[in-house]
Formats: sequence, C-alpha cells, structure tokens
Amino acid sequence: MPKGKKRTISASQERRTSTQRKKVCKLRWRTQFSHKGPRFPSPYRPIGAQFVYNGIPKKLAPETEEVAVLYARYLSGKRKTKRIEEKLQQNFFNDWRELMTARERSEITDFKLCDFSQLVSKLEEIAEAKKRLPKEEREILKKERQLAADQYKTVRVDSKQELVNNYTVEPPGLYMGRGKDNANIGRVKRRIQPEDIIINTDEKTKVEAPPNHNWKAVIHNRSVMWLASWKDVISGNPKYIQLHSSSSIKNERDSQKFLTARQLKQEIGRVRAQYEKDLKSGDEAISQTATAVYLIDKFALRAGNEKPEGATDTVGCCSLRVEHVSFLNRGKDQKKDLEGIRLNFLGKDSIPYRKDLLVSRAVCDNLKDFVKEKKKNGFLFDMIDTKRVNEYLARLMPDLTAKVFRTFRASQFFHEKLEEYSRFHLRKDKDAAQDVRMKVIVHKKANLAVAQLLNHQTLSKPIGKGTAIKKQEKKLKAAEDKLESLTTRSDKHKQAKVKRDILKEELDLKQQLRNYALGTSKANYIDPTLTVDWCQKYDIPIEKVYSKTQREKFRWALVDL
DNA sequence: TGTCAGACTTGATGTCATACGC
DNA sequence: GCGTATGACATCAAGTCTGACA
Repeated sequence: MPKGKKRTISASQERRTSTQRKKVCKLRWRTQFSHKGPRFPSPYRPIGAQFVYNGIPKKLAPETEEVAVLYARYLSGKRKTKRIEEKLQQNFFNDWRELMTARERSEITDFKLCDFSQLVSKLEEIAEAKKRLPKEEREILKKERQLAADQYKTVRVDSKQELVNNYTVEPPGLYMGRGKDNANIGRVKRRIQPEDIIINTDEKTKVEAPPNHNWKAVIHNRSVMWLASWKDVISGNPKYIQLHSSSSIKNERDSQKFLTARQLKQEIGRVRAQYEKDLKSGDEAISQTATAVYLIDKFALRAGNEKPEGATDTVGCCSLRVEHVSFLNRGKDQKKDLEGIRLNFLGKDSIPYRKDLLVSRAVCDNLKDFVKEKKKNGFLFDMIDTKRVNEYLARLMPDLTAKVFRTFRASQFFHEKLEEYSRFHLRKDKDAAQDVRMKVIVHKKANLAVAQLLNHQTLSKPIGKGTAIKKQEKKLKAAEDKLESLTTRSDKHKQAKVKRDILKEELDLKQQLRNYALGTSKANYIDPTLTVDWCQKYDIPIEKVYSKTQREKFRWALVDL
C-alpha cells in the first residue's frame, strides 16, 4: 500500500477475502449432483362445478376445464384494471382455444358468452371450507405436505447434503407479468410434464421419472449449477431448479461478488480518473461509454440491455432515450462545476425512476451533445451497448462489469450511512445507545438509504400499514405527553426520552417503508461483512439484523462471530 | 462483429406463520 | 383465546452477462 494512502478495507474483510479466493478456484468444475428430481404439482381434479357458455352448461374435456379453472381462480383473486383485463382476456382466450378439442373450439367462439361464475363460486366455497377446517386436520395436511416435500428438498453435492431452492416444477397458471404494456399478460402457462424436463445429475445416480413418464433428457453437466430445467412456454427462456442460497456453491458465488466489489473499492480512484479523462475523448463512442459509466457509478443505474421487440418499454443506462433526460436550471446554492439533470424513465419491473441529479459540467455538456439532432425516441447513447461498456470496464479492472458498481455503491453508501447514523444515535446519546431497538433502527435507516439509492420502490403495500402508522402516532403522542410531565434530569425522564426517541424514529421508518422495500438491497447488495463488523463494534446479536435464512445465506461472512 | 441462447442474479409481490394487541 | 398486522420466506418475472456460432 503506498505511503499515506488510506486503508479502505477492515482487517476482518481482508482475512475473509483471502479465504474466499482459495475456495472459489477449488470449487469450479467439481460439482456432482445426486438428487430425486423435481416435485410435480398435484394433478388437476375436477372441482365439481360447470363452465357455462351462452347460458348452457358445457361438459369440457379435463384439460380444457383445468384451464377454465385457472381463469376462474384469477377472477376469484384480486382484480386488475380494465385496460389490463381486456388484454388479459384476449390472450387467455386465444391460448385456451388452442388447447381445446376441435369440437369445443368450434362451439366456444366468443369470450363474451363465457360464464365462469359457477367455477368461481365453487372455488370460493372450497377456499372457505379450507379456512373452516379444524386445527387438527389442518395440522395433519400440513405434515403430509411437509413429508412429501422432504423427499425433494435436499440434494447431495460432492457428498455434501444441501437444500434445493425451488424443488417444485412451476404449476400451471395465468402469466401475470409486470408493467402496463406487457404483451403476454393472461397467457396460459400450461402444465409442465416430465417429458419437458432435462435432469442434470451425477453419472452414477439414476433419477426416476414419475410412473408412465420419461424425462426429456438426462445430462451430466458439471459446469452448471442447475439440477433440472425446462423451457418456459411463454418466453421460450429456460427455467431452472437450483440450489438454495444457503448451499456452499451459492455461498461461494455470493462471497465472490462482494470480493469483486471490494476490489473495485480499492481501484475506484484509478477507474474514475480514466473515465473522467475519456469523457473528453474526441472519439464519440468512447465519450458515450465514459458518460454512461459515470451515470452507472454515480447513481448506481442498471446497465440497460437492449430488449427484444414487443417487450415492455423499460430501460437502464445504455438504453436511455432522449425523452428520458432533461436539463435543469441552475439552483441558487449549486456548486460551480455541477449541473442539474432530470432522469425520468421506467426501470426494471416498470418501476418509475424520476430523480433530479447533479452531474459534472463535462457530463452535462456530453449529454447535451448526445441529444442534439436526435428525435425524442432516439437512443441517448446510440454508439454503444452494455457489451461495449463491459468490455471497457474489463480493461480497467478484471471482472469489472456495470453490475459491480451497483454492489460497490450500495455497500459503500451503506457503510457511510451506518457510520453517520451510529454517530448521531448511538455515540451522542449514551442512553439510547443502551437500547438494542435503537441499534436496529440505525441499521434499518442505513438500509433504507441504500434502497432509495437503488430505487427499490414498492407500489403496493398491504392495507394494514396505514393503521399501524396511526397506532404508532398515538403511542408517540402518549410518550411525548409523559415526557413533558416528568422533571428533567431525573432517571425516569431519561428513560422516557429514549422511549420517545425510539418511537419517533420507528414512526419515521414506518412512513418511509411504505414506499421502499429493504429486502432486496439487504439480500443482494449490501456487503454482509459491514454488518458483521458493525454488530461486533456495537455489541448487537446478529440475529437482531439477519433472519435465519439470511444468516445461512451469509454464512461465509459470519466466520468471525 | 453481431446475434442469440443459456445461465445465473435481482426484485416485486404473493402467501404463510407468528407475534401482538385486545 | 382470537383476530389481525407484520415479517419471513417462496415464487416467478425480469434483469445482467457470457460464450457459441454464423
């Protein structure tokens, strides 16, 4: 390390880093799976109600009726807006007719004449009966399900028992998709049969297909992580049965990801110097690449791959269009060398990204150049794509891709916020620092800041949240009243103040969590070694911040505990 | 060099179990 | 003890990225 250069990773992180490197190299190409194969959803059993067409009850073939019941199940659940419903009905009806017998197809020709109400009522009746089942019977059913699942949920990997993540083949259903312009919404996901499935296993292990069935194929590919796969009917993409996040292989992959992000932390000065230099390059492809990397680094944007024709209109950095960026007037207190821009687009899962951001003068000038003489729907970065950006990044640092910046920025920002909030809530206020609830709040607040940076918005929240906030407000009011009634500097006053502060922070968190979800950033972006070190420093049991599954997922980071 | 399929990760949301308040 | 709110986990859609192939 050059003299005077600040140490950027902790000693415990460094220790973990060297162990991780060894393990990752050792693991590759050695994996052998010995498993039972996937579990199949229960076969369709007629529900004892009829589909009605044009006022006349119709006896349908079991395969046709099964699909009608899928639609009835959709109707008995939460309803969608009318606009989506029309597309959904149209797609459903097209797919349903494809699966009908020739006679049914010639008779059932108009969706408007289809009446699913008897099926819906029956499904609701079944659901009600299920709710009314005595506790003992429910327990028995649960145990039966558990026993059946137990056979499928483990796999032997290199002689070690591991858990399988999704051991059941996806059941038939309606494709619900996301985004208003989703073209496939309502399409029928037909039942997947053993004949659709490729099994990947150890050469020595025979995986039996269900009676009277055969697998599509049995392979012994040691270089991939999946146990079984089939082709998704709607997208044509493969679907996989994979190992659980607690498995050694997933653990290794996870630790490797954060290792690369930590390496970027060490190299970031050099990486930034290079792309800042390239912002001014005379070669427009290079200046576009550098500008895109600047946005990815500064604002943790996703790379933004090109999407196939007809897919939902969502974008990331490289696929931004002219219409997604606008230039803001200078603010009063704005620094000289910074300019304001607004990014407004739909990101992954059609989640809106609308933020006013400050960028360097060079970046703003470049962006102004890139939008010149282009139509609203023209690509902002028309000379580059994610492949080019990643090739550029790989030249700056091995294994560096656009995705690594998101992990790096999330972890770095979490660390900064954790320090800031710890200073404010735990070091300044010694009384609050004794309370583990305040420590959990500090962790959640730092987590929330990351969720906001990564734009992990939630558009729908359970109805209950509003009442919970009202209850919390009441509690806070009561705590404030009590505090006022006590003499200052007394022990009781100190306790009441801590209680009030905690309630106030909890309320603030609850309000913000209506719009943001912490789970994704906690599970995928924030380096768990930061949390481990912080828990040790402030004497917090790890169980207070990580659930059982999360502790299993981050086992590799918990070695020091 | 561009395209595409395949493999894997990320992420919103649905569902279930449990904690909590009445 | 019961009903409900909440958190944990499961599900599966939608991304990223790599490598094969024309």
